[in-house]
Order: sequence, then C-alpha cells, then structure tokens
Amino acid sequence: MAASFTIAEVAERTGLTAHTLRYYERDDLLLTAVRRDTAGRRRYDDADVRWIELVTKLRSTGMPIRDVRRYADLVRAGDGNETERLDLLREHRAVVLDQLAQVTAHLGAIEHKIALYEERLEHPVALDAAG
Amino acid sequence: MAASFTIAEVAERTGLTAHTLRYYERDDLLLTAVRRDTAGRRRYDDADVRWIELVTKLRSTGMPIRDVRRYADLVRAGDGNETERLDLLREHRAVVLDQLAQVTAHLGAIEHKIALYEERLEHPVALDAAG
DNA sequence: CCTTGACCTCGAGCGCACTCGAAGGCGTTG
DNA sequence: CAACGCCTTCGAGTGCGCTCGAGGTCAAGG
Repeated sequence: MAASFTIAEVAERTGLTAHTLRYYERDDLLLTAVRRDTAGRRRYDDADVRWIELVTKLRSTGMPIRDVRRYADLVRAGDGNETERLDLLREHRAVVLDQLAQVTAHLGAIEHKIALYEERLEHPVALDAAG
Repeated sequence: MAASFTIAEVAERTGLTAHTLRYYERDDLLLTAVRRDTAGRRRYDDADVRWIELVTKLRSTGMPIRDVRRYADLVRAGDGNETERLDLLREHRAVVLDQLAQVTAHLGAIEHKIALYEERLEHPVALDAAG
C-alpha cells in the first residue's frame, strides 16, 4: 500500500512543473519510468518522490543535468559502484563550497557598496564640498 | 596619465574573455564605450576595469544581465537616483542571501548522503544481514 | 618590404534547461 | 450523454549568456 501521487501532486510537493517532471523522466534523471494507472497516467510512489527531491537538491546546488543523469545511472546499476557515487558527490561538494565562498566574498563587496549609498543618502554632502 | 590596458590584459585580470568584454560593451553593461587608440583598438583605463570588476561580482552572484544593465543605466544617468540604485542592490542582496541559505541547506543533505556512503564503504555490512 | 599576431566588426550559432502548444484520451459530474 | 478538466505524447520554441568564425585592419619586428 505504497502511497501514490499524481503528477500535479508531485509538482506541487517538489516545486517543479508537470512539464519538467516529464522532461526529467524522458531525460533519464529518474531511476525508473514512473508507474502508470489504467488510463496511462503517471502514479508516483514515495520512493519516486524522495528521488525527485534529491534531484532537486542536486540541481538547485548547481549540478548540471548531465551529472545528475550520471549519478542516476550509477544508482540504477545497483550495488558495487558506491565509490564512484561518492566521488561524484564529493566533487560536487567541492564545487558548491567554492561557489559559496566566492558568492559570499562578492556579496561582501556588494554590501560594502550598499553601506556607502546608505551613508550618502543619510548624510548628504554639499556638492561643492565633496563633488 | 591614467593606466591603459588592452582587451587581452583586461580579460586576464577579470577572468572574462575578450569576446565577452566586447559583448558586455555592446550590451550596454559598461558605463561608456571604451576609449580607442589610433588603430581603433580598445584601451581600458582604471575606472573601466573597476567597473568591469563590479559587473563580474554582480554577475557571479547571479544578477541577470538585464539588471546589471539597469544598474549601469542608473549610474550613467548621474546623481539623483541613488535611492533606486540602493533598492536594486538591496533586492539583489536579498535574493543572494536566500540562495545562499537554500544552497547551504541542500548541501547539508548532500553531505549527509556522502557520510552514509563513507560509512558504508568503511564498514561494509554482510548483504544477508542488512540488504 | 613582408610577415606575424593582436585586434576589429558583424552576425550567426550553441548549450543548457526548460517551456509550451497541438491534438487527442479518459473518466467523473450535472 | 455532453462537457469539463486533467492527463497523454511529440516536437518545436524560448531565453539566457555567451561563444565563435569569417574576413579585414594595423603596427611592430626581422
């Protein structure tokens, strides 16, 4: 008695659109083709949803579709390639950490600029005194 | 005697390509058209380079080209619109902070998965005991 | 003088990740 | 039993941000 969700429900839960869910499926980002009801409509189970949530985490941290697919390929292949999966995730982590550091640093510079404008607006200076 | 740089030098300094520098210029991301030497080649001065560095900071924190252009438009328009510039930067900051929080959270989930794989590889479990 | 190489413009092309629309099927509701 | 709404497939279209190539100019070095 696994729970079963329509594409609209999964879209709602994951923040993806139904279009995107179908696109991910045909692009082999999901582990298996989704089950269908008698009318041919998709019925997602809990495992499907959990996997899709993982995919959205990988995607929203910037992993390209092609790497998500590679990871899905490994999981699909079954036990024995855990080292490869680990490598893939570790490499992604390294990329994400670099990004975070860079964005944080650049954000600092932007906040500095914000502070300058705030000061300038709060304490206006005569034009002939400071240009 | 402002310093003067070739497009190749600026590319080197900013990490952009010469192609991208020309593209930014024709897309109105720079404050003014870059000065040229007698042969028609671009000569960037310090102010140009500083501006381009700001643009790369905005871009690499995810600001869309169109918003960078809006900001450039404001700066180009001169004094009097500091409030608008500030709004634009503050809004960008909010977006970046949201992103950072989301990426950090998702990274946490990914690191959790990494930890699981590491444990699994260091302490393999008999298949018939744990599946 | 002639070659080399960095630069120029213009416009087209590309990769990514969706996003959409047309045309049709099914099954519950009035 | 008709209408409605949600689903289906397939393939084309979109938006973003570059990226590239063709064909040409110019200045310096040998």
